[in-house]
Amino acid sequence: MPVRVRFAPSPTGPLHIGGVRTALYNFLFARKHRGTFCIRIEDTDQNRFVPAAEEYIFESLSWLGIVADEGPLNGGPYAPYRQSERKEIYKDYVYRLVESGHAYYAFDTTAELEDARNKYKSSGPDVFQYGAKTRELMRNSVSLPPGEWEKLITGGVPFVIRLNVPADEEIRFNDEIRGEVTVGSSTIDDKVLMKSDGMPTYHLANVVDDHIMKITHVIRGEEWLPSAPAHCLLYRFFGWDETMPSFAHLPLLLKPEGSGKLSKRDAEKGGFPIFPINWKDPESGEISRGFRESGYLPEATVNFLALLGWNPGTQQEIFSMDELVEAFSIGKVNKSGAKFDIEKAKFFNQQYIKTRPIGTLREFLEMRLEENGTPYSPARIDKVIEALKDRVTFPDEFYTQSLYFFSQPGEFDMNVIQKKLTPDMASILKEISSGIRAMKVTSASGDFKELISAVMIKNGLQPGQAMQLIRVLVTGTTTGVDLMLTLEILGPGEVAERIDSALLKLTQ
RNA sequence: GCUCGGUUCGUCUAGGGGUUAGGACACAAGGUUUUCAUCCUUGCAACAGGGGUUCGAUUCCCCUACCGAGUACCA
Repeated sequence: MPVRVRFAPSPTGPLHIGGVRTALYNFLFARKHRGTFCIRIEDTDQNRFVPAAEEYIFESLSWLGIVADEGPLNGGPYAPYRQSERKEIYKDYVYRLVESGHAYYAFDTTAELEDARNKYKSSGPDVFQYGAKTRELMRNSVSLPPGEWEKLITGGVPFVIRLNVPADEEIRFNDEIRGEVTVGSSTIDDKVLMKSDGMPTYHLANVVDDHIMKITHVIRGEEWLPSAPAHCLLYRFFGWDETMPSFAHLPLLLKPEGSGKLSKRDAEKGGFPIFPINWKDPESGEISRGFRESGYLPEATVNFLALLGWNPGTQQEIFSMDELVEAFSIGKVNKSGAKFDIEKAKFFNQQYIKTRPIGTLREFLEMRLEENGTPYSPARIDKVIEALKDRVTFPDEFYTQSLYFFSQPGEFDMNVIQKKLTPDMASILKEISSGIRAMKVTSASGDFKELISAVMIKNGLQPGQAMQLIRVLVTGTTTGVDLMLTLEILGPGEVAERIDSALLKLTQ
């Protein structure tokens, strides 16, 4: 049977990075088994629906290279892929359950349910559960005589449809990650399957759609593990035992410090992103930063996420998407939650910047230079990127660390100037600069080194003594790209001029 | 509370009845680079606790502790 998996997000806000990982694992699994990866939008909650969220999901996934074979964007044999557009389908199925006695009507109001819960809370250690033990006490088509509840329905009283969970039996299912899980049915409540607005709940819609769409493997977050037995029950009641998908419940992403699951607050506190791309809250206008806008490359983000909860069992850590597909196996996914550590993400980013072709990095620098109206020659861009490639973690540093390549320094490290720029040194530096001025335009770093050394030795000094000073005169700072390489990139004319003008400024 | 999961260096993890418990990030030291970064070397550092089973347990079993999730007309 061909493998078919789905990623089923709810458009209730920005897609959390944990959700992105779920999507990624589904995608990898599908590719690995030459199967099909579907995206299904689970928008059955009209109260929490956020219009911009769906577009956000697709933009995020496409940035990362996670593309769906079937979904709302490109359609597919089981369209529509938005649950809100499939409303009638679920109705049809849920009434089959009502007819077979596996589901029933319930008329309890929100207030009545609240009362029931409060009563239980105050009277003992038990928590109210709508189920085999309490069903008879509530207002529903099990407790009420047929004539009575039928009248309620024809009279237009709002109702929900609940799953009729058997009183006492063991439900067993196999989880690809956790092994066999056994749960007593008495601990499962009579879940609402269809809400009073006629929309299905997750449980119904999910099972029905997974069946219709011939999903073979359900790979989803651990938060679904407790309700998986109820889903099993649903498959059985529908008579779909034979084709029930296998389950794989993924471990959660945890806070970097302390305990609990990763939240937006952690991101704000720690100054790191937990959303794939920027998200602007439509109500407050508040912007949550994304990995993309924070300077993480998509391949680094994917690599980082893939290894958060999964490991191929080898020592390899750097994986392209194709390599991930090749190595991925659902059985190697960890059981326990992984703390989110942004330092590792930075490491991957650094690695990928290092190995990226220059042409794919160019735009990062050009964009920033243009933004700031800094004039530049295209030829210099590539040299600067080449020089900085091994030393940056984020693409933005191509700009922040290369300012002196595009404009003369306005300030100088005065510590060095005061300590080292003696009148004697000043005149030696003048000698050096006029030597440099006479050099060929195409001089290489070695030529600069040779010239500087020659002048220094001629004056009875170690060449090393001039290096830091020249660096400060030319770039303003004491750190940066290899000095000789810096001089080569700037070229003799500009170097000489910078030294002269700096000397003029600093020796008055 | 109850149900279901989980627990190897600070973090991500490999391993699995007999190992010097391996790698990576981070951190530290040294080397290279006449600077900075890269790079290289080295160091630091872990089987939650208690009972079993066994010649032998970090590994298998049980209990405890701790952590997480769920316990909605949310997904």
